[in-house]
Amino acid sequence: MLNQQELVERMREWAVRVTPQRLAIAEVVLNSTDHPTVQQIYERVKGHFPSMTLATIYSTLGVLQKSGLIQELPFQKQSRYEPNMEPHVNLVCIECENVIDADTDPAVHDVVLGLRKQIADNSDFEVAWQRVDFYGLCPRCSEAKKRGQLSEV
Amino acid sequence: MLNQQELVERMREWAVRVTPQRLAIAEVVLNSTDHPTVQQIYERVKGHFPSMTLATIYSTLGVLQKSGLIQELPFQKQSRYEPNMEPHVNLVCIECENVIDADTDPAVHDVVLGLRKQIADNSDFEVAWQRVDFYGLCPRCSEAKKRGQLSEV
DNA sequence: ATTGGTGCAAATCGTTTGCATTATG
DNA sequence: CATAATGCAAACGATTTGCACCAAT
Repeated sequence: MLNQQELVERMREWAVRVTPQRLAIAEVVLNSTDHPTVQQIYERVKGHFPSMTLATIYSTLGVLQKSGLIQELPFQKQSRYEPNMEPHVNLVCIECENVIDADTDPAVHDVVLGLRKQIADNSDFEVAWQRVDFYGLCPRCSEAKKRGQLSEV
Repeated sequence: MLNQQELVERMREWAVRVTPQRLAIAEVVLNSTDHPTVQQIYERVKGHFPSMTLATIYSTLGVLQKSGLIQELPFQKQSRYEPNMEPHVNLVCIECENVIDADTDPAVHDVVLGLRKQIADNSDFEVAWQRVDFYGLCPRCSEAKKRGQLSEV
């Protein structure tokens, strides 16, 4: 999505220092589509930085969030991180807990933007960003559940 | 919203036992509009049940959620509880952390329902419920911030 | 040379769990 | 009466914090 050059430029705007660790973490999150958890980010980065700890990852994610590059998505058990700041819909499977962006029909983007405008016009609330999650069963888990029912108990 | 009689009926459908504690907790959450935290629920209930503990509240909230009467809304620091299961938009102030339902223009309900239909028609994902949060500054905090700027550093 | 970042360990705190006692159906 | 719920205390685990050492500017 964002090449390393652009990334460095974006980082210089806000983070006082650009470190290789931060670059690696930013690259992993910004190029992900599965809304990784801190653990997952850790696993994807530790190949390059075996000494890196979770504290550094948490710290960097905080910086990325403040800079507006990513969004923390708190869930029941732990947070996930969203690199797609465009208005969109997340599909959250309540069975396997995977989170994906809803198939990006451009209309969805516009509908969410429209909702946002509607709020802006009808209240004094200043919207900065939004989170739209649809919870349910992904096709895979839905299937599994149906099959499971037949043999249950 | 729901009187005690109806509440008992709803509870009989799912919870094996209807206890006074559960009734009190359910009543507090279902009649709230401020998306209370567990602590807030605790404070609102302990007048009637001084011996009640957080464990009981967590347990009851779990039952209410499984029954489809409420929805847990995880946030960064702690969860809040949403008694409004109708499609709607929450306005979350990033300053004071208050959460309110967006002014209930009926159009908003329909737009969210429309989004939901759009997802249903274009994927095999089975949506069960949704969460739509808009983050930003409430009028009060927005004002405070503007005033604050003038005297800042 | 300064200042902020990383890595490590300890602390925090919301939430969960185990179990004895109590109350519902 | 049988069984599930409550209350209490301990356990858990994600996230945060403090600090010494190291690196970016």
